[in-house]
Amino acid sequence: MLNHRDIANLSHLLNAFKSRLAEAFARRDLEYPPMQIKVLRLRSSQGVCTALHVAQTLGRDKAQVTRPLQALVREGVLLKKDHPSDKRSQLLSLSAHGEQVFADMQTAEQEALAEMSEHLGEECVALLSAALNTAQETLTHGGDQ
Amino acid sequence: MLNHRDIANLSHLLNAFKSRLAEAFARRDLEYPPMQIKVLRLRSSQGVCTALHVAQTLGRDKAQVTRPLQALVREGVLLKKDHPSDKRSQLLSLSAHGEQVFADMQTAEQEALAEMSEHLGEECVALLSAALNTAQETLTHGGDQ
DNA sequence: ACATTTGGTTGATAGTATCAATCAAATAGG
DNA sequence: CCTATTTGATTGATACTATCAACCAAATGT
Repeated sequence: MLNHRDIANLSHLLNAFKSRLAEAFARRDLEYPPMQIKVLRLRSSQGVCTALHVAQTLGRDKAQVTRPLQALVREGVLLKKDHPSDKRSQLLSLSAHGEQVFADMQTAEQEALAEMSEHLGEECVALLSAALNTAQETLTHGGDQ
Repeated sequence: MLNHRDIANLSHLLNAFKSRLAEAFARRDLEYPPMQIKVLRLRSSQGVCTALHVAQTLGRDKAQVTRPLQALVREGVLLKKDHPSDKRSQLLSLSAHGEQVFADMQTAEQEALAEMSEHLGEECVALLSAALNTAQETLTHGGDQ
């Protein structure tokens, strides 16, 4: 059975990655709060996409998405265009500046991943990766019975 | 090398546990914010212990510990006693109520761990547990080079 | 046409993180 | 000793996050 220690290790590992990521971001002067980053990355990995779409994919409240989204628009990273067939809705797209920011973000992420991997060592990474994949599949496919 | 997917799996797994834990807490009417829980659990796992001690062990700002600590005292879960040899400092201890709360917390935690383990299956848990242990050891022993 | 649903925003409240400032007790050095 | 610095702890300010409810206008359904 899982024990408290496993969970502690899990969260420690995640924190280690997060702080490396934060450093990589700082090195590139990417000073966006975490939620803005998530929103931006999600938006970028999709084709067309609306606020609701972001909220659903992230599994969060709409209110929780609206605000970071507004900030990104204010900062000129994202643009809102009228939805062609629904006047309530807007399509989100990256501005030129946004494309640049996103590219930097990805580089930073790769950097952080590389650092972590190097630090952990190939073998350990392979173990982890496999275990996490199995777990993930069990969680999603297995459903909640 | 680690990839984004691994990290996503990692955080998904942690979230799955956290939400089960939250449910287990709710079932027992343990309505304490996360930080109070961490502080309380840490305090309980130690012998004598002061606010500073909690902060250092959790690796957080003192300010970040003082407030949840005050809340726990206000709620009658923790007691502050004068430190015998340093009048600036106070020792933290559990009230009778606190002992009960802590016991419930532990039961809830065991419940959540059991649920997760059942859901994941023995094999998967074993894989994960091993991989996480290796990773943890590498992270701590290996140092930061 | 009207009631309901849906995309999205807004407000309120609470928890969390971080940094700087404060304060009194403790200790260190002259 | 008596001041200067350090240390345990609190406070204030600010910003991000989470959550819930209310709200608005466009869209849909009957």
